[in-house]
Amino acid sequence: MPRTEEQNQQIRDERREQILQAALKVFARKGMAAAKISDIAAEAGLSHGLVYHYFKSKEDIFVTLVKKALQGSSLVVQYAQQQEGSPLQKLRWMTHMILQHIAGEGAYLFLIMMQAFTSDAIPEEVKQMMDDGLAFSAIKATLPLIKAGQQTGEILQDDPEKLAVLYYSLIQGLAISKIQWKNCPLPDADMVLRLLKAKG
Amino acid sequence: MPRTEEQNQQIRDERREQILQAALKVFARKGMAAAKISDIAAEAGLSHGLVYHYFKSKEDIFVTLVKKALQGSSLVVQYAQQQEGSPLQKLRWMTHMILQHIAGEGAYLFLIMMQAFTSDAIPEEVKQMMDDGLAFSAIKATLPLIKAGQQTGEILQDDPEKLAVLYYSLIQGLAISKIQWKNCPLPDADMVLRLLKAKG
DNA sequence: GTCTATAAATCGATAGAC
DNA sequence: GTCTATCGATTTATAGAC
Repeated sequence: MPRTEEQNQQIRDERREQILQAALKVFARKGMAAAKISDIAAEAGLSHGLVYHYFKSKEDIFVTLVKKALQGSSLVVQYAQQQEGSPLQKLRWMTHMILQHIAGEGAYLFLIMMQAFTSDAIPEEVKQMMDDGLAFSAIKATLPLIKAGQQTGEILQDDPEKLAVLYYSLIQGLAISKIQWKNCPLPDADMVLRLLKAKG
Repeated sequence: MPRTEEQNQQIRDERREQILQAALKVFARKGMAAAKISDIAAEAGLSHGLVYHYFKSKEDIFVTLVKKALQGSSLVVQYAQQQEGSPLQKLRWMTHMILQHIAGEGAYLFLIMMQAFTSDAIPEEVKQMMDDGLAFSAIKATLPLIKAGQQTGEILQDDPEKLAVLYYSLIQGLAISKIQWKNCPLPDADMVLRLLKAKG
């Protein structure tokens, strides 16, 4: 007997997610350009033809993943700002969330974003998305927190932009380290925030 | 009248360096896989045929660059250990050197090394080189310094491996940030070392 | 919905003219 | 020493069978 439309829909959703999950790993490990559609298909355990049934192109898959990463990224910053407490406490909360993310599968998403940002091999549409939605939005959203923390004296008196770069560089570097080394020991939030905290 | 052998040799050296310089930029911006030999040729201002006259393959160029990066990297660590002063002073000297490097064209070399480490798209031969020669050697060379610093009380009492990861993550992240943003403000050595220093 | 076979395009690498 | 023309292999993307 034939499948109902609902069952079909469920299968489609599953496959789509399955492909995205596989693509995330492959992209992170090989880079957008080196990743072959057949690699993704193999990782997902299905034929390469089927991948094209669910996504228009390799680029389409990549863009979908970047959007996903952007959403998560901007959400964390948003929540952090709504958190209770001093600027430093908000930063600590955010840092904790990010580190937790990196410890899991989230490190892959960081690498994807980095690739999208660093590499000329990435289409212009995606780069545009980055400028609007993400890392800049994230780093810019952190700036107010840093400045506020400086006013309360919790955070080091120094060029806020320099501090923000320092902070995000460390986060980015940790995500990369996590991927480079199998069981790389990750620090806790306070460890990271030593970079920003005023002596006290 | 014909060129002398010396003149020819000089031309060859120039071209080789010219190609390497161009390849460094292209690889760093596009990644090893996405970088086309024609991109490198264009950046160097000569035909793609000529590139193959000077290098056996694209991989050959990449390997040459990685070796160059490795040499520089291991030299810095070596010099740092020979430096006078306390462990922390040695670390400060090394950090200063690395930051200076990143501020210049050295950031590209960092990206190349990172690619060679992170990406499965890179041939096994190169990966082997990494394990022997480099980042591990660098991070392992830093461990003794950190441990010594802990004994003198200059450095935070915590898992030395965790501290080493923290340190190199930040360095790596800064190199990336430097490439991502045109005029990204870089910190000084003491800023970076706040991560490791004991409260004082 | 899923697979295999195939078309079309791209790019690394070589050969040969100048 | 340098360039242009070309081969061969790989890969994206599609068409059609089941």
